[in-house]
Amino acid sequence: MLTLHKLKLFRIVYEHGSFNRAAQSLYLAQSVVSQHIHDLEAALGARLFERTSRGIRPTAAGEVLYGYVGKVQALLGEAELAIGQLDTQAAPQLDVAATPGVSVYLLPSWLIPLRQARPNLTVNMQTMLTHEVVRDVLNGRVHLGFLEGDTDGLAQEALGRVRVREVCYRVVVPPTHPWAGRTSISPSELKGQAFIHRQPTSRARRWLEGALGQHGVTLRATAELDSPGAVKYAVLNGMGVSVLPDYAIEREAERGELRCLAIDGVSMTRPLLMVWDKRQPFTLVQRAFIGVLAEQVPELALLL
Amino acid sequence: MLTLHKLKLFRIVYEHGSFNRAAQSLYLAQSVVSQHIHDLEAALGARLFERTSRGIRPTAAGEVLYGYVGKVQALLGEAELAIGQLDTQAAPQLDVAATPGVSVYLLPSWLIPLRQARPNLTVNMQTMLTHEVVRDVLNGRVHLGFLEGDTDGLAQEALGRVRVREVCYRVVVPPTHPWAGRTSISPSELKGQAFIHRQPTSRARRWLEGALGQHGVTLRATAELDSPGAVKYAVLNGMGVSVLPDYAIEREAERGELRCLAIDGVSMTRPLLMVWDKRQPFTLVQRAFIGVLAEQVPELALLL
DNA sequence: AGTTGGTTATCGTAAAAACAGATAGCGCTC
DNA sequence: GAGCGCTATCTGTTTTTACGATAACCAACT
Repeated sequence: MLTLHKLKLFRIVYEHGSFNRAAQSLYLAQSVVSQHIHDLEAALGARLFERTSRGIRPTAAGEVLYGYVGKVQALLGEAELAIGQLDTQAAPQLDVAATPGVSVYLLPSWLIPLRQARPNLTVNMQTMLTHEVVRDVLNGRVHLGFLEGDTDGLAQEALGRVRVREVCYRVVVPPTHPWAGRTSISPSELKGQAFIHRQPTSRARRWLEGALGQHGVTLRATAELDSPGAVKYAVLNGMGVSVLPDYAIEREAERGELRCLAIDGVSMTRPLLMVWDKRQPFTLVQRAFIGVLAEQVPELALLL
Repeated sequence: MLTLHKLKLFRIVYEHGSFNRAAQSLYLAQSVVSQHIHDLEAALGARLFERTSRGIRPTAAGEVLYGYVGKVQALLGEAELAIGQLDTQAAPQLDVAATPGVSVYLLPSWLIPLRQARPNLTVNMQTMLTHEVVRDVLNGRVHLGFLEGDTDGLAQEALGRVRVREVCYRVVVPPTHPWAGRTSISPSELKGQAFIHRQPTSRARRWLEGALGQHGVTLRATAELDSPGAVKYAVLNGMGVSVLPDYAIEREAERGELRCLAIDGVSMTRPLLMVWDKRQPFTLVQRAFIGVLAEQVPELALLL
C-alpha cells in the first residue's frame, strides 16, 4: 500500500543517501526503513535505489519519485496552512521551551518564517534547563521543547523526539591566547587553563565534564555562568577559555574575534532535539511550526 | 496522523455527501468512516463537514481540502505512470476477466482511456461466467475480474471487491408488444409471456429466478442464450420478452427500438463489482487501470 | 586469506492502528 | 410519539507497524 508515511520516509532516505543514516535521523530501526522502501518498490513495481556496499544510489525511478514526493508534500503543507488561516477564530498561540543556547541563537531565526506563514500566530518562548523543558512538555505547559543531548533518563515512553541537527562543540579562546593559531589541543592541555563554566545544574556542563573526565581531565572553573551567551562574552573579554556550541560562536569565529579548536580524541558533538508529548496528537500550530522548520530540516517533514 | 488513506476516504465522503453512502460504496463499516474523518479533523484542527440530519455538508475547510486532495491524487497518479513508463522493460500485459454482459458493453469503453494513458500496454480480456471469473482471479490467471451481484458464497476472505456501479435490470419488450406504452408491470403478468432466458448456469439467471420466485412467478423459457447481447437481439427480433441490464439496452431504448419496464415491488438492481486477489498487492498495470477507471468511478481512487 | 567496519535484508515478537458489529443519540417525517 | 435515516461511540478482532537480533554482503585493511 502506498502511504504518505512511506513516501516521506523515502524522501529522507534519498536525502541521506543511506538507509542507516535515515533511520538514525528519524529514531527508527534500520529494519523498518528497509522494509518500507521494499514495500514502496513493490507498490510501484520499480526499484527505487540501487544497493551498493557503501550506501545506496537512487535509480531513475527513484529520481522521478523524489520530485513528485516533494511536490506532494509542498501541496499538503499548503493545504494545512490554507485551512488553518481561514479559521477566523481566536489568534492561536504556540508555546515553546528551549535550553539557554538554543533559545538565544537558533529559535529566533526559526520563528521568522513562521510569522510570515502565520501572521496571526503568537509565539511564546521560554528559556529553561533541559529537565524543565521535558517536564513542561509532558505537563502540557508548552507545545514543543528544544534541548541538546540524548534523552537517556528522560521519560522515554511519552516523549516524542527528533534530531533537528548535530551540534558541534569547540574550545574557544580569544585571539590573544597562545592557542589562537592552532586548530586542536590535547585534552590534558586544558587542565591548567582558566575555564569559564556553565553552572553545575546545567546538563551541558555535566556532559562536558563527563566527556573530558574519560580522558582524566578535570577543569578549573574561573567562572560559572548560566548561559552560553554569558560564557561567550566572558571569553571575548579575556576571562579565560571555554567550550561552546558552534551556533553560538559563528559570527565571532568568522570575524576572528574568537578562535575555535578541536580536542584531539574527544567527540564533541551531540544532537539538538525537538521534543513533544507523543501521547497527544499535534495541534495545528505545532504542525505549522514543524512545517516551517522542515524547510531547513527535512527530517521533520516525516512528522507531519 | 495525516495519511493518504484518510485523505482518499475524505474525498469519497465529500463526493457522496454522506458518511453512510461512502462507507457502503467502499465496503467499509460506517464507524470506520466516521472515525477517520474525525481523525482528519483533529489532525488539521478544523471541522471538515457540518453534520446535518440528512447527510453532511462540507465546511469551508472541507472545500479547501477537497481541492488539494484532488491535486495530490493527480500528482501521485502521474508519478506512478511516469515511473511505470520509464522502465523500458517488456511491454506489460493486463489480463482481465468479465461476465458476458460486462465484457461486451462496459469493459471496451473503459479500455480506451487506458490505451491513451499507457500506449505500450496490452490488455487481454476474457469472457467467462461469474464463478470462473472468481476462480481465475484467485488462481492468479487474471489480474482483475468484473462481475455482477454480491459475492456471497465466493471466497470472501481472499477476494478484494469494490462496487463499480449499480446495474438496474428492466423488462424489455419490442415496440410491437402490447406493453410497449407502459412503464411497469406486475410480477404475475410475466407468467404467460414467452421469455428469453440466459442459460441455466448463468448466475444472472439464477438471480432473476430467485427475485421473481419470491413473488410466486415462474418464467416460461422460449430460449436460453448465453449472453445478454444474444438475448437482446432475440427480443429485438420479436422472439419474446426478457429482463436485461441497463447498460445493454441504452442505445435501443433511446431510439425506441426496445421499450423498458419496471416490475412493481421487485428490486431489480445489483452491484457491478470489480474483484481481485487481495492476498497480493496490486501490480503497476492493475493500478494504472484502476486509476483510469477511477476517473469515472471515484470510489476506486481509494484503492490506489 | 582472515578480520574489521560499514552496509542492507530477514526473522520473530510486541505495540499500535484499522476494522466490524452492536448500540446509542439526534433530527427529521409521518 | 413512532419510525426512519443519519452520525457517534464502544468493544473485541484482525492487520499493520516497529523493534531488536541476526544474517548476509562488500570493501578495506591487516
